Amino acid sequence: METPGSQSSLHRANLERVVRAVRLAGSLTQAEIARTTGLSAATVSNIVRELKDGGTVEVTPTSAGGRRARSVSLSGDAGIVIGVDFGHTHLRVAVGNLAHQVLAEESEPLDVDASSTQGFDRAEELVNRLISATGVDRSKIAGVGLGVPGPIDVESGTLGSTAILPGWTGTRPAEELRGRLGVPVHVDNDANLGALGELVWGSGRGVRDLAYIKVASGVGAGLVINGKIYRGPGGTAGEIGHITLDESGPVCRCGNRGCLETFAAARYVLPLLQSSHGTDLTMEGVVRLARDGDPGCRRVIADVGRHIGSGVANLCNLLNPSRVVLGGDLAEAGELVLGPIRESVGRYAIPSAARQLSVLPGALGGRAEVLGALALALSEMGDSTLLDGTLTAATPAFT
Amino acid sequence: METPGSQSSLHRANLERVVRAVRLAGSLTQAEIARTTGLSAATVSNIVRELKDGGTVEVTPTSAGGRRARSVSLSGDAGIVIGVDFGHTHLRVAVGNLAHQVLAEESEPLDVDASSTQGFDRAEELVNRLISATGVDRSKIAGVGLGVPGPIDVESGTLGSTAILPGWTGTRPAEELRGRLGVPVHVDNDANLGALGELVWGSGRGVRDLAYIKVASGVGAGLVINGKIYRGPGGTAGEIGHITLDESGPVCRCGNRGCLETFAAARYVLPLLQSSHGTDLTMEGVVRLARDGDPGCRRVIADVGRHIGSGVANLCNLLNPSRVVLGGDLAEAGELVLGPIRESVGRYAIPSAARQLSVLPGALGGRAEVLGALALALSEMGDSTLLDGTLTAATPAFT
DNA sequence: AGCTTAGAGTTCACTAGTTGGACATAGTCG
DNA sequence: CGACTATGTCCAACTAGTGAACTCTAAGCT
Repeated sequence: METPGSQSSLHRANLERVVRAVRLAGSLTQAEIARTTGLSAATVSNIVRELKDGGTVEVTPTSAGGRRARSVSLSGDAGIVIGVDFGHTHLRVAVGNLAHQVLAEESEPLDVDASSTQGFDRAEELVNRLISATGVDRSKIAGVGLGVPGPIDVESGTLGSTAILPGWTGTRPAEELRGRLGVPVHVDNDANLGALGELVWGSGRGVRDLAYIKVASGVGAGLVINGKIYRGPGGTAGEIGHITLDESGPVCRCGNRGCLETFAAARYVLPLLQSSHGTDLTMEGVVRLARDGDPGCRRVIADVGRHIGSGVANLCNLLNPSRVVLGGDLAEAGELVLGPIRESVGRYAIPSAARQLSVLPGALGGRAEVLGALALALSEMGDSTLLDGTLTAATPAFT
Repeated sequence: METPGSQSSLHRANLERVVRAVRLAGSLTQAEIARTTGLSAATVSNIVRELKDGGTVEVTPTSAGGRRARSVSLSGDAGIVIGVDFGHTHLRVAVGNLAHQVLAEESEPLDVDASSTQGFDRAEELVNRLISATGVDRSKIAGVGLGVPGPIDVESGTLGSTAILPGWTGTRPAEELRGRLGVPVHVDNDANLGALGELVWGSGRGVRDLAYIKVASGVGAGLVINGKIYRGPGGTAGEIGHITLDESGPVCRCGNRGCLETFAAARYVLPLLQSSHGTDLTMEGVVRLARDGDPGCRRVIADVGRHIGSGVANLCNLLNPSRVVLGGDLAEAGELVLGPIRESVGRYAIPSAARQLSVLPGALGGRAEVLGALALALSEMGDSTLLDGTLTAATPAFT
């Protein structure tokens, strides 16, 4: 059973192969499964029977040219996964099934000053609400992915000290949620999950190497290398916000000077506009004004873009990803920010690396992180098909 | 046979499992193989017989507590691999066997202005000489790894335009060598191979994420991520030499200003010392003088270190590798350059990323690239054990 | 309508391959 | 010298995949 190298392990691998093929195609007849997996028709016949008996798969008759074929598809209620994303101002939950379909999704505001207990209470509540809304049995939950807006040690599950949500430092969100929901919970930080979300279902589809750059109150990046989230041995990879652009630039909250963040993050950029545009401006507001033509806001956004571009150029020289996806509030600015980024990359990156780079806005907007959390849950439960990801049917959001 | 998911594929996997176990341990009895692989004793018995008949493995009696055990080890002449490294001033060849032992190694000077044909002639000659010196049959060559000092498109095998060896641009070295030796040849650039060499047999042992930085006439890096060389989709990853340190710095050969290379590479640094130390100074000479106490040279090396450190800090923030290995001539300077690098990293990298980084000099010196080429040949022939690398016995170099 | 055809799925006997258990082997220890 | 013990081998049982023969069923043709 447990021994690798035995027939039963081979059998298991073949089961997975079939499930994978079915999931990728949505639905397949047995003959098609045999062709795509390379297994013989007889084997497929056995495996499909086994999967059907186990409830993982549904079989419906189809008409074809010859004998009535049986269309095999993943049964919708074989299991569900849940994605939970804590932002600094919101809480977002999505429920999906094993066929990579989003069944329900909802978000609600979250008070920055809320205690972690309150936060988890709200999350638990929302999860329960969505589950009952979809009418799926609770026992079908296969796993939960959880995103938190701060550095988290994935091994120990402990939230780092610079968390954006004050008072959450040192908590262990995954354990907390597992305690409440009674199912395995996997955490990661929001930038990594955003990267995963865009990779599987957004602007990163079809690519194996991607950097997701999220500009909000800070600047962070999630890296996908060879189709997998890359966290680095210490879990701190992707800190693009703190690469040095100007050794004698402004002092950053990290203690250094001239970090990218000091030229691009909301907390440093918004003050530039306060004297002319008032003090309670948000990044969202700046983007809106810029789109409406406000020259000051346009200038600020262009400058931010240029600086991000310098950072991306460094990233590009070092890693040579094929795609950079811009997320966060700033992505809404579209070409106003992407243009300067591309220009800067073109100037500072070596040509051969820049040539194959495409810089795109995220396709999922604020949903990237929850969907990434879903993807995390799927991948942690052994779903190896995510890379070829197809989010077959995004369902009407509830709220 | 070819179908994945069949019993024969399982058998093949089990064969590999056994070979792997034996290689890692050097030699094992069948009972030990059974324990480490998790296969049953009966299976191991069959597999060992098969391997012995095939000549991959040798069996010698050992005394033990009970029945006389049979010690299984890879037969030395099961196959050999060859590493070839073209430097800008030298040609280096190594011959190794499948048990990860270096059987012979030799290097000779290579004229920078030599035509590519001359170069390949010399390489062929040297390979033949080493093979006959080791007395192994030519038919046992399982593969060749080839290193070239310039950007090479690993897919097409074509050498890029900025090659350091003039006149080699556009040649396809792997094909050239395959034509002469009649065996599969795999190319990569020297930085990547250096990284691989140090990873498997040098300062990178036991680590999964490493950056090998080679400072010579230019500055390049080879990246190992998750135990594999990372080339990036375009094959240009690791261009640390051209990340921007100072937007208004000196003009670099790449067309930008203030690239790391302009502060660290021999071609830019040596001129600084020409007025005081004469015009035919080499990097090697500078290092020697610095070690002897020459203050000017010390200062220059320290400055170079500081700048490299800035680059490494960026690398560290983005990738968070657990180890950075310094190679090339400059590495000989030891603490004179490593100290400033570490200091700079400490200053410019975010603390959590810098904390787990160790910056080490390469352990293999100029051999890193050839040994990396050996490792490349081994890995390309399906040797998946390299990560746990053990260079069991380095043999007396010939020359 | 009846016949043919062709693709789909199933059954079955066969084969490859692993495994547990029985067994032979050969050394040490008392 | 006998008991003990760990090793390797053999064999029968078992697991799982496969080709070939077979059954089904819809569509196309006469």
